[in-house]
Amino acid sequence: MTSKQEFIEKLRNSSLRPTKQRINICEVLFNRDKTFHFTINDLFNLIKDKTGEKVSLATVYNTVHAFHKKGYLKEIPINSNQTYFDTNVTDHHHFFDVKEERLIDLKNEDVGPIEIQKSIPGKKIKSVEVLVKLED
Amino acid sequence: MTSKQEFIEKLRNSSLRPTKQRINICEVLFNRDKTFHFTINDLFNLIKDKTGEKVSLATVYNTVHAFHKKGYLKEIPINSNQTYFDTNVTDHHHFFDVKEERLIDLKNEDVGPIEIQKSIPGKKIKSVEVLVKLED
DNA sequence: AATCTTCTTTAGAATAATTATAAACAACGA
DNA sequence: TCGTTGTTTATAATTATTCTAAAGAAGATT
Ligand SMILES: [Mn+2]
Ligand SMILES: [Mn+2]
Ligand SMILES: [Zn+2]
Ligand SMILES: [Zn+2]
Repeated sequence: MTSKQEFIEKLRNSSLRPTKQRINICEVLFNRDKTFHFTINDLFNLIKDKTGEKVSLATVYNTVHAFHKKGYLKEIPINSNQTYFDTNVTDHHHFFDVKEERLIDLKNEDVGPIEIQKSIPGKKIKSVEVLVKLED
Repeated sequence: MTSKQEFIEKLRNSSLRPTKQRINICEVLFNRDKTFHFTINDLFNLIKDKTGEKVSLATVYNTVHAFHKKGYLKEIPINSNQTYFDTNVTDHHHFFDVKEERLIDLKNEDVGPIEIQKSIPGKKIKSVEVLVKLED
């Protein structure tokens, strides 16, 4: 149970003003036991459900991108009509259940280390992500 | 240099009528030395450039999806506003140069075998893709 | 070859996710 | 409290993709 005060401090330390909307979004995103995966629309609905207060869709987009830029959210590469985000910002991989449109974390030990033996001059590796698509 | 006649046969064998448009698209996609990566819009422009004939955008979408369904094209999972396709339909992985928005093939030996040690009841693995994002 | 059926192409409309706009509002610092 | 700056919001704009339905082309049947 993270307290509202902690979110306020964390927002301030990130040069983000602690508005009611952002605090509510923090509650939904970070005040939970396990990390989770979501789309903007998932989050938009969760905010209403969990806090009783409505936040505009534009603000949800703005805030998610602000948090993403600060490194508090991770974007997951899938081919989907919607972008998926993850509150687990550590390096890790995913199952994607195509039918249920659901992401599932893979622990690094479930995949093993991935050594990329090729390099491109002038470029460096930013991330290495494994996506395992699941079907029935 | 694949001949037009080969495309016609391949289309017929796939229960796809060999129309002028589809043959042109085949020329652009498959009559080349190396496999390549493209978006619908890339392809749309390439058709005009390479064949001199215009194919409607709707047909490009239709044909790409038809070829994808037949297994002649692969869809690459990236977070991008556009969907990327690949004429290399073998199992392989990618670099993605975020700045230049460019996909580069990784040979399987550049990545090594990936063993997924976790399974989800009732689901089986459809694909395993590694995406390595590059930055400057 | 003429006819019929089915598939394909096409322009344009519709959809849907995301981003931009700009006015009202709220947080902050002085 | 006041002025400044950052934020929220409704709404419009943008953009990739899909849908629609009419016209056209391919293949099959005579
Ligand atoms: Mn995850
Ligand atoms: Mn490739
Ligand atoms: Zn983002
Ligand atoms: Zn497809």
